This record gives sequence, structure tokens and C-alpha cells, in this order.
Amino acid sequence: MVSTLKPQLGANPERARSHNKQLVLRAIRHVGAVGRAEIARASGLSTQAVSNIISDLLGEGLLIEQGVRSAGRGLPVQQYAIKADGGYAFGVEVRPTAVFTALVDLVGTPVLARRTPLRNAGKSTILETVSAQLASALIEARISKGALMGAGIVMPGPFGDTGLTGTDSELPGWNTGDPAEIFANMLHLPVFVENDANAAAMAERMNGVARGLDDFAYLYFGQGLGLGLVQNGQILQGAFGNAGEIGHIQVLVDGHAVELESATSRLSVQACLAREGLEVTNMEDLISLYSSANRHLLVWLDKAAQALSSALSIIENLFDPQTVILGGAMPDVLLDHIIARTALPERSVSNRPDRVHPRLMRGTSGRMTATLGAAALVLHQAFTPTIAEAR
Amino acid sequence: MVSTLKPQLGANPERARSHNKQLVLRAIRHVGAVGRAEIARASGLSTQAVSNIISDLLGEGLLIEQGVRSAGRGLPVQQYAIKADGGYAFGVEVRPTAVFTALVDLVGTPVLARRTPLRNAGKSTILETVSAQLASALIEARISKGALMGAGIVMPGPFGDTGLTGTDSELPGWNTGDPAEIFANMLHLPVFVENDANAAAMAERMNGVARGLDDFAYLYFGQGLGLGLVQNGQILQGAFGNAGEIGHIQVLVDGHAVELESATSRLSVQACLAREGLEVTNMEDLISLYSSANRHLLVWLDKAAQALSSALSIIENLFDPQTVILGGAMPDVLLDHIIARTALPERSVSNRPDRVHPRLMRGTSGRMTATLGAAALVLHQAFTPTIAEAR
DNA sequence: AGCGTTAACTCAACTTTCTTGAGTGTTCAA
DNA sequence: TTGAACACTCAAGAAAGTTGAGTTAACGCT
Repeated sequence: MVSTLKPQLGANPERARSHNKQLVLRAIRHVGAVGRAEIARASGLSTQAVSNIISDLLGEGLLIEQGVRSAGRGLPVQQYAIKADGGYAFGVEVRPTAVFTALVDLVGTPVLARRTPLRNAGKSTILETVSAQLASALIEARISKGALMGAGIVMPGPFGDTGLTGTDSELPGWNTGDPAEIFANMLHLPVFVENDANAAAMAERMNGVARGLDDFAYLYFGQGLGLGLVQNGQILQGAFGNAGEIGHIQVLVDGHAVELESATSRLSVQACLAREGLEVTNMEDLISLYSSANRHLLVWLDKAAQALSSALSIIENLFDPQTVILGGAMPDVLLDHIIARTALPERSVSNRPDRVHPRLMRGTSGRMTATLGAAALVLHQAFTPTIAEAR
Repeated sequence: MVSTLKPQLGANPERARSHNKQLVLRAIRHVGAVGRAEIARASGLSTQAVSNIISDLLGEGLLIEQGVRSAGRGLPVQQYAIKADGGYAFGVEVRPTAVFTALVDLVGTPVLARRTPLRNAGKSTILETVSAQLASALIEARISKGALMGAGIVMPGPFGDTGLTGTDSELPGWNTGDPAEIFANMLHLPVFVENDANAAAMAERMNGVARGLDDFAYLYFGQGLGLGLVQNGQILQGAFGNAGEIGHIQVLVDGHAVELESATSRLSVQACLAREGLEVTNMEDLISLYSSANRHLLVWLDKAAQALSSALSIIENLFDPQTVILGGAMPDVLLDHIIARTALPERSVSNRPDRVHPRLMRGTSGRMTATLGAAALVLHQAFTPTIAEAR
């Protein structure tokens, strides 16, 4: 029986330290400001160990002292907080016609965001554009490359050759070779590649409505409809990185089975309105149609809500998430409308009386959602302990 | 902002050692027999460290020497293998009318299996029966309690008060208090509680067709239909432990939307045949009906395959698994028939040309599947590194 | 057949990191 | 006023890993 062992990291002092550092950073980020003793209790480490680690992190410029808090008896707690300019993350969203980039600081605040049109969707054009944008972003924000912790890249999935290939307006030339490796070699940075939905989910978890949640689903309205899944604080990627391709499952609308994506997506609403002679090219058009209570848009919204109800039943029963978040490149008002109209399935494991989060919530919306999500991938990595991390 | 920190383990020397031990055990189990150098390479530890750990494990009786293998040049490899009697796991499946128990050794071989009828389905009756069965199993197999690594318990889900409560023939009295804790206090053992589908999935991964797979789905035919999800080698439990409740999602059969479970489950086939005046009480009845090519059974099988095709599309697109396994309390021949008739969805991320596993496979079947799965939960735990394990 | 190369494994010294226990300083309550 | 509670530091000790030199066995080239 010849079989290769799956590499998995053992613990040595160096890796243990790195693991503990990230644990401490995560704890501090989670509550905003904490003292050492509390971190020690939560992590099962000694106060002394936490003290040493914090002194390291102060030296590396990742933490700042955050005043003392006197909580009951005893010595007041010296608190620490994440130092916002302790590091930066570069987020990139690649679309066929443009590249969106953002630079985000260690606490997740964007310091710069841009849209750069693409001459063409060729691989080399994209690589050159991203590289040039990174360089100019660093200069404009006066940040040294050393402060950059990595780059997150959002690209349209599914990755590799699948039964769904050819349906979307994909980018040519990326099915060979690992995109993450290609970018990493060019940018000389750690690179994380995800689809838009997963990235948006991570953004929501770092700084949005999913803060502190470890199990949730994110429905991302983009070109199509994507599902980002966070389980136990980690993105669920699937064996080949294509988990969450929810757009092509069958759902019921007015008693007929249709593909979910054909009822709820940017393309879907555009196509639906186009059939009525209404041309919609951007989100502003949608907002004005909605504010004028356009009948065709309302019909579409109604069907989208029906389709989502089916999808919600599937997501809730299969994942049992804390909540399901709706977000993406769709105006707030439309998302809110859809959420209000989506029937919450009765027969669902999520239909429990002791819920603390709503079953359906609106997340960040707007054009930059996925781009900021790309940057969030880097931050997530920075705050995630590494030992026993399988990928 | 007052917020409690989520406990997550930091790495100290003791925990690092325990983590590394489990890593080494897993590596050895994975390939059957390996040498130290290979483990060291896979784990990023030094050979010396692996040597020390192996000498520990030999001392604890968890490993045995397994001859030398001369592989090319250099000193021949001293191989090690798991010592089958190095430890035992107790598996329990609780059903309303009976308790199934099994004792399994460290490599997963059952040494004992039993069915014990229940006077009633009361909580205390169940607890007493399990406790008595454990004691008598240890005596019969001449195993000391110290050699027992833990108990796995399979109970019908969903857990807690959900929108699905009241639909199944559940066990009364378990919605208050943590079942795992109740059993652990009584048995004085580490206890793991899961639903049948998750347990069966773990059994398949430890010793069945899913050996070596880290991302797969398991469709369990039981009273209803359950979905066990393994992601990255871990059971996907969901925020409240009820992930995989696939039985209640809508699928298409003959153009009509029905609940999946109403088309594919033991209850479904019984009800369907009962409508034709055929009473089926056990698996043997089904087998004989099948071998006589009973028309009604064949019709049911056809509908079940249709329903499964819908379900498969959903599972594949949402999880992107390496494969989907069908198993449970259903005869082999019926599972094989269903698998042969289930249309593999074209529009699926799993429809990729470079697949190495079939999209649909048959797993272990028979009445004891879930019980052995319960024991597999314990073994899985024994072979899973602990640091950074969130639950 | 001889001899150098390759590779697994061991031994002993060293390093890193965590823990332990004593000690310090601050706050609150009796 | 005094003592208990609590956060934190210091210094010594312990656990577990790494490193590098040495040993042993098999292979293959001359």
C-alpha cells in the first residue's frame, strides 16, 4: 500500500508561538480592548505567557496600549487594542471589464479604493493592471511594502473545468495553473483567492453584521448568485474550491421549477426589465425604478423573494447557520424589500424559538463589497491560529 | 463593549505533545505502516521528535513494530502500525424501541455487537440500558474499562426545539440538557453525540469506502433520510448541531415538488407498498420483493432515484464534495439499483472530467451502520490533533 | 568485490517557549 | 485600617522541540 501522507503541521516551539500570537491578536480584536489575564483564561495559557506575547506584539507594532480599566477589586487592567496602522491588506476584485482594488488597514478601515478599466480581459493585462495598481496604491497611501500583509483576490468561479463552465462570462486563461500561485509570484506577497460570495462573507465577519459569528451563510448578489459559507469561523471551500455554487439549483417560483440564478441576480433583473423595454445599466437606475414603484421591478422582486424562500429552506436545513445574510452588488432598498417579502420556511431547523439573530439579515451592499472582502481574507488569515490548519 | 471571549486553546508544551502524538497516530493509521522519517517530512517535525513520540506511543501500547521495509538506498525503514488492542471504542445507537451497541477496537474491527429491546422509550430506561450494556460488553470481551477510549452515541436529530420538531418519532425528554454531558456523567467516559448520518459518514471514513477522503457527503437511509457532511476531515455540525437535515427540502418527482424524505426513506417505501397492500417489516422482505421484481417496489425505486437526482444536484453544488456516498438501513441491492438509476446532474460543479472518485458510491449498509459509526466517532477523535480544534 | 553514496535512525547538547511560585502594586470591602 | 482580590512581573525550572555529529544498512558504480 503506497500512499502519500497528507502534510499536516506538527507543533514545535516556533509554530506554537506563532499560533499563540494569532490567538492573542484574535482575542484582542474580538472584544476591542482586553487585558492579559482575561486572554490567559480564555486560551488556557498562563498570564506570563500572554504577557510575553503581548510584549512581542507591541514590539512588532501590531498592538497599542489602550488605557487601564478598573474592574472591581484588584489591580486595574492594562488593556490593549489592535494598532490600525500595524499592517495593511490589499484587496482585488477582477471582473472582465475592470479591476477593483482597495487598501485596508489592520482593523479593516479602507484607506483607498479604486476602479481601473481593463483594455481587455486577457490574463497578462489583468496581471499587469493588478501589479501596477498595487504599486501606485502603496505610493499614494505612503505605505511601505513591508507593512503589506498580503493580497486577497476575488475572481469569478467556478474554478477548473466543471459542468457549469461556459455559462458565465468568465475570464479566459485561468483554468491552468493555480491563480493564487501566479499572483503570489508576481506580487511577492501571500495571496488568497476566493469567489465573491466567500470574500463578502469574510468581510461581513471582520467588520460587518456577522462580527463574532462563526457559522453563517452569505447570499451574494452579483452577476449571478453566490453562496458564501462560513463554518466554525472558516470559509467552507469544498474539495475543489467550488462550494457554494447555489445559482444553478432548482427552486420553485409560481409552482414552476427554475434555476435560482435565473430569478435572483443582476443579470436576471436586467433581462426581466429588458423584456419590458426598460434598459438598466447601473444600480442608480434600479433605485429610481424602485422609488417610482415600477410594476415590472416589483413583480421581479416578488419572484426573487419566492425563489429565495426555497433557497433559504435548503441553506438552513443543510447548514443550520446562525443567520443568513443577503448582500452584494444590489441596492440596499431592493435587498430590504426582498428580505421583507421572503417567506421564512416553517419546516426548517432554523425555525427555533430561542434564536438570537434574525434568520435573514442584510449585509453590506454596493459595488465594493467583494473587493473589501478580498482584503478581509488577508486580515482573517492574520487573526487565525495556524497549527492544525489543514489548508 | 462587554463581550465574552470564545475559549480557544493556546499551545503549550503539553498540548503540543498531545497534538503531535495524534498527528503521528493519524499518519500511521492513514497508510497502515510507515517509518519515522516519512512522518517527519509530512508533519514538518524533526525525525528526532517523531522518534521520541513513537517511543512514547509504543510505551502506551498504541503502536506495534511492523517489520522493516528496504526502500531503495539507505537504512531500511523500521515501520510501525496501530496496535489493534491498544484501545477500544463503544458505539451506541438509540432508537425508540431498542438500543444497538457495539464494541470496536482501535483499528475499527468490531469485537461485539448487540441489539437490546427497550421496555419503553423513557430517558431513564435508555440510560440504564446503555450503562448495563457497556458493563456487560466489557466483561464479555474481557476488556478493562481503562482500555475504553470513549463512547459514541447516535440519537435521532434534530436536536433542540426546531421547526421540524414533532415530525419524527423522536425520543421524549432529551431536549433539556446536553445529552453528551448526561451520558458522560453516567458512563465516566468521553462521549460524542451525533445523528445517524454523521456517524455513518465517519465510519465510512475510518474503515469504509471514504477512507482517506476529507470532503464528502453521506446520504443515510434510515427512518427518514439524513445527510452527513465531512469537510476537511471534520463533521460539519452547523451552529446548533442540526446541519444535514436534508429530508425536508423540496425536490422534483414527476414534475411535482415533494419533500425528499417522502420519496426516499424506510418509512416512504413502507408507506408506498402498504398502499398496494404489501406489508414490509424488515429488510429481508424488501430483498425478496426486489428479487421477484415487484412492480410497486420498482416504481418506488424509480421515484426515489428521481428525488435523489435533485438532491444530488443541491449537495454537489453547495459542498463540492469528492464524492457522495449512499448507505444506511437499506439492502445493498436496493441501494445499487437506486445508484444505477440516479441521473447525475449535468449542470454541477462535480461534473468535471478529471474526477478520481465516482460521483455516487454505495457505502456500508445494514442495521449496524450507524452503531459502528457511533464507535467511529471515538476513533476519529483519537486520531485528530487537538490544538486549534474549536469544538 | 570493494567502496562511496544515500538514507534512516540515535545520541547528546542546545534552544525556544511555556509554567510555576514568589513578590509587587492597586482597589474594594469589612 | 486591614485584609482579600486581582493583574501583573521576575526569575528559576520544566517540557518539548531542533541541531549536528555519529552509526548502520542497503544500493550501485567502478
